[in-house]
Amino acid sequence: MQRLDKSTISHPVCSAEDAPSLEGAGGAVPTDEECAALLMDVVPLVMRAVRAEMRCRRAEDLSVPQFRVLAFLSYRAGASLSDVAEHVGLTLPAMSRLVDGLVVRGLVDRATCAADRRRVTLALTERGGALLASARQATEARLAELLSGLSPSDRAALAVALPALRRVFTVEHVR
Amino acid sequence: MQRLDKSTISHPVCSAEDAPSLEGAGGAVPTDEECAALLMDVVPLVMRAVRAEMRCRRAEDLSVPQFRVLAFLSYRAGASLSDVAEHVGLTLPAMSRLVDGLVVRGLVDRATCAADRRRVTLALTERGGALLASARQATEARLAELLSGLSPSDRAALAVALPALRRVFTVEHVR
DNA sequence: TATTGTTATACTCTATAACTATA
DNA sequence: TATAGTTATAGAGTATAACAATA
Repeated sequence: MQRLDKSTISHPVCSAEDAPSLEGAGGAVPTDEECAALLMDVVPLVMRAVRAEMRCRRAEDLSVPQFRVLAFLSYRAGASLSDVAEHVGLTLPAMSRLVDGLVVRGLVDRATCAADRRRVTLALTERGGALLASARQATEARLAELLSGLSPSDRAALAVALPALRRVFTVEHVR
Repeated sequence: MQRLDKSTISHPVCSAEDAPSLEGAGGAVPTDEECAALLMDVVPLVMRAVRAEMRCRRAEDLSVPQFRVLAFLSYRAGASLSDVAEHVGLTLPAMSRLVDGLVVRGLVDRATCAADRRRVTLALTERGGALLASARQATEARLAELLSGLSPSDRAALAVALPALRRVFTVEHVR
């Protein structure tokens, strides 16, 4: 299993206690590659927890992409399908079907745009808004509970690191 | 859309430039809830990039869960199906089917354990090891490229924040 | 009886290709 | 001809429930 020998991380993507970390490295600033390996290790782990939390509120649960669509529409009412697909990062057909499901569930209104009849106009219904709010609150609360194990300096590091990741991974940049 | 009014983040989970961030908040240490909102915002974004990268090497691509299974087996050869499911965070049936695919593709060997014939013993094949190494390297390189936009202090924050998240979101803790 | 896995079934997610309607 | 969406099709990811084999 030939790894990049310049890296101090020998087994990324395994979240277990066995995976070595950078923390013993004396606080040195890591390379881009080391950060990348850490990302591959940690991000799927967090993603799974977020997904599990959104799923486990029976009857009215949301998948992560569904949640993201509702959230986007909450401050971009009237967005087109393409807008939503672009911002959430799905293809148009994938988004079309995802929105189908939300419309059937009464969470989203879909209408033809009068000005350009090719376009579709999407907006949250009242139910959609309420569900979004409750899902957001419940998920945030559960994650906050897990995060309560962090020290203030860990949280401060998160407050720097996460916005930095957002800048770098925003869809327009990645594509 | 009633949000927790204690939060300074009004629209999490939308990765766009429109979403406010904590950075203007004068460097104050964020609350657990603010960190949670940031996580919900940023993590799906990064996840999508990781997934897209692993997918876009045609013919021999890997999904993220597949990748994680191979990585786990690379340092836990002989693990049982339950071991892998536990560490990757899938149910046993889901893992059974996932492993089916890896066995069919010749990436994993599956054998009945002699000592306890209910158990299954999993290990990477040579091809599986090679594919893991190349997927890891390619994905890491692409992510590193994206991360090259970060400042040293951003990377230092990542080196603190990501291992902290790993501690908190490791499967055994989450469940 | 308890444990380990597999099969059956049913969603959602996601992509590509082909098509329709509008501009 | 170009753009916005939908439909068709297909495969992976994921869960629950029911089952089989072994201990």
